[in-house]
Amino acid sequence: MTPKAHFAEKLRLAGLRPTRQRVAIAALLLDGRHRHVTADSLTEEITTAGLHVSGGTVYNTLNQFTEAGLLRRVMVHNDYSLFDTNTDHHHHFYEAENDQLVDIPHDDVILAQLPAAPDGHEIKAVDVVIHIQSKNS
Amino acid sequence: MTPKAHFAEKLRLAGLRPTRQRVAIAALLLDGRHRHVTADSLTEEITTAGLHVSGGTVYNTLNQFTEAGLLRRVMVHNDYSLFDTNTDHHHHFYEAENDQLVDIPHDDVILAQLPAAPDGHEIKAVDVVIHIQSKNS
DNA sequence: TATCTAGTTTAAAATCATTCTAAAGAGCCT
DNA sequence: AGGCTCTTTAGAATGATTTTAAACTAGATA
Repeated sequence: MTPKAHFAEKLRLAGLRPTRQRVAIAALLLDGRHRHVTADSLTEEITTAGLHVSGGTVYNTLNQFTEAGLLRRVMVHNDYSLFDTNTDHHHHFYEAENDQLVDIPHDDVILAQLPAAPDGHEIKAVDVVIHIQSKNS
Repeated sequence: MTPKAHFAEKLRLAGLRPTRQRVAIAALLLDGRHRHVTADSLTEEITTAGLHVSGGTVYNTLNQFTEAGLLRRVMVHNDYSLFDTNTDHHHHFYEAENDQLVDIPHDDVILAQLPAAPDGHEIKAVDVVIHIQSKNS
């Protein structure tokens, strides 16, 4: 199976029509490498790959991939959206000084007790963000 | 001590010059009631109180109060900033459907194990956000 | 109390990420 | 190939937030 067909299939399984643009972005983001991207950094990658995808489509695609569970949105600040190519359950260190985000392996955080969800609700996800700062500041 | 003097003193202790606007906002936000506000909802409150504070100042004040530790910024989405008048260590339930934020008492979450901060760094805060959804959705 | 100065507030303009729009293009089913 | 719907596109629009430059004020000093 060609790489292109591989990603097209992945998109179909996720319920997304495999357009040229979505396949190209999937090839960049969904190859198994774990990293954090923004609309901006992704656009740069696309350009570096010698391709072009309009700004609106970059945003749409990131949102659709997230909706489909192919990406995960990470919430650490309100400046712009961050997406994680690692959709496994894991947590994050965040250093505001340098806007630096670092993954924490799932097992390094043990939540020994959680409250019950409010009536009529269920827990969808638990996000732990550990804010850090350099020691001499 | 008049309430005004009380809040002026509180601001001085936080290193903020007690201007008319800051005292007015402090009186609204720092009275001990725990709640979540946005720039918009605060502006509404100010108007309801028969006062006027310019938009820029509302934003500046929320940022300065947060910087001074009088408020806490809560990160659950990227649409606009949310501030918590409860600065004690506690966590949150967040229901995206209705953009609803609910406090979780500190003791209801037990973090039995945390990873060490990366070299040269120290932990400043640990935020736990439990994303919930209504059961029939 | 009058004066001074640095820090604040103001309304309006600017910024910037993100979304929307309407027209052109492309999967995909028959 | 034809057709229908979903996508993409460039550019305009949106909306929260920040910036600007001028007017104002808290607080210190004389």
